[in-house]
Order: sequence, then C-alpha cells, then structure tokens
Amino acid sequence: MTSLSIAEAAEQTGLTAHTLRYYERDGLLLHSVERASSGHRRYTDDDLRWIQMVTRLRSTGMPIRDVRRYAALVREGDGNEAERLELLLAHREVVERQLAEVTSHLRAIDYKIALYEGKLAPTE
Amino acid sequence: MTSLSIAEAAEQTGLTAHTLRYYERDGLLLHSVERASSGHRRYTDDDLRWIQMVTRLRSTGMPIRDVRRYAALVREGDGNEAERLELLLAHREVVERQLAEVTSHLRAIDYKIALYEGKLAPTE
DNA sequence: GCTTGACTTGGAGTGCGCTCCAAGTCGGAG
DNA sequence: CTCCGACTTGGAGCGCACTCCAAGTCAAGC
Repeated sequence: MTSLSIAEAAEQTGLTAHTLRYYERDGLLLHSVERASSGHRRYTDDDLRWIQMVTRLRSTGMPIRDVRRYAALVREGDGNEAERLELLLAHREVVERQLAEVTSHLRAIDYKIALYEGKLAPTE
Repeated sequence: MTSLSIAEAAEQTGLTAHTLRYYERDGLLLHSVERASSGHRRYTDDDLRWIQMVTRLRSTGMPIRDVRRYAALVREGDGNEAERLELLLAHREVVERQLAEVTSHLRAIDYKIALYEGKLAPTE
C-alpha cells in the first residue's frame, strides 16, 4: 500500500493541494486523512479511490453539498444503499437532462458556425 | 413587429428580468434596448433572437466575458467574420471536450449505480 | 545549529454570475 | 387626486467553489 504526500495526491488526482484540504475540511472525504509523525497528510490508495469518485461526481456538476450528503451515507456504512442509489439516480437524471440541453444548444451553434464557414469559403 | 415588456421578454427567454438588465449593462446585447415613453424597455423580435443566441452560448458554458467579446464583434459589423468563427470554433472545442468528460464520468457513475441496483435486487 | 522546502492551520480573499434592495417614476383605474 | 403595479436606477449582497495568505512546524542536508 503506497502512501502519498499531499503534493503527490494532488498530482495523482488532478486536484490542487488546496482543494484536497478543502474537501477534507468540508466533509467530502470519508474520514480525516492519516498523518505522518510530522503531521503531514498521507493519502492511501483507498483515499485516492474515494477522491476519484468525488471527482466524478463534481465534474458531472454535483454540488459540494450533495457530495457531502453522499459521503455521509457511505460513512454511515451498510443499510442505506437505497438512499445512496436514489441520490445517484437523481444526479444521473440531472446530468442527462443537462447533456441533452448542451448538445441541442451546441447543434444550434454548429449551424451558426456552418453559416460563417459558408460565408468565408466563397468570398475570397 | 411585436415589442415586449421586460417581464414578457423574461418569460419568452426563460431568463429573469434581473438577468436581462444585467446582460444589457454588461454589454452582452448588441445595443441598448429601446424604451417606451415611460422609460420602460421594449424588446423587439431581433432583441429576442440575439438573446436566444446569448442563451445558447451561456448554457453551453461560455463565460460572460467571451459572450461580450462575441457581441462586440457582431456589433462592429461586417469584416470580422473570421474572428467570430474562430471564437465559435474555440468554444465548440471546449464544449465537446467537456461533453466527452462528463459522459465518461457519467458512465463510471452508472457502473456504481448498477452495483447498487444489483446489491438491492437479490438481497431481500 | 542553521537553512531549506514541504508541509500545517484558521481565516480571509477571489471570481463568477447573478440577485436583490431602496428609492424613485410612470400610466391607468377608481 | 390617489393608489397600484410595473417598471427604472446604482449599487450592494449572495452563493458557490475554490484559492491564497501569514505564521508556524518539522525533517533532512550541509
């Protein structure tokens, strides 16, 4: 089991050290990250795996507040899987609606782009 | 040519009256909206069409600042189509990268969802 | 033993995109 | 003439998600 400094964890996860501390403070992680005798954080593989899940939720647009709720459910342990599932399904719906909206707006923008390209090609 | 009050324009565009004023102040519109003798804004069809384009750019994630740049180019009139095209193409790239990222993260979340569903179905 | 560099903390600051407030104006209904 | 409701303005405030700062600690190298 490797154990990484905050800088290494930042590199691995694509987050900044600032953000890693912020997530921990804000209750997005399952528990406080272990410390070396120096007091420096040491990230385990499990930590990184969870942070990856957090990153997935965040970069699909889930608000910090909801990630915290999800983390709290997982922290509680077995017995609330239905609730976790509900939360994920609700999020999934939001994301899909959003994807559809962005896609349709992008098509309209593509149409505009085609106009400009058509306008550019013939005229000198 | 119809001409709408700010409340009606808000309803039509899905924005709030606050946001419509804010966009105008911030230079996202092509020109100041016309006024009735009372001083109240009157939105024309052209205004609404442009606001729709702004909405498309915004809801695909283009920052206000870039929408303002695009509006400035259009305001300038003929001659900078290449620049407008460049801006739209750059935006398009960003959006597509983002769509791809969100989609792939969503797949990972779907996998998690499947786990929970599988866990729920068999056990009682 | 001193310096260096990577870390620690609480708390303040930032950027974005609205969102709202207070005070005022206007046109029309009663 | 008075009231109402829809609007006007400049400017303040807000929520979100970081992002940074100052001051301090620690381990290792010279």
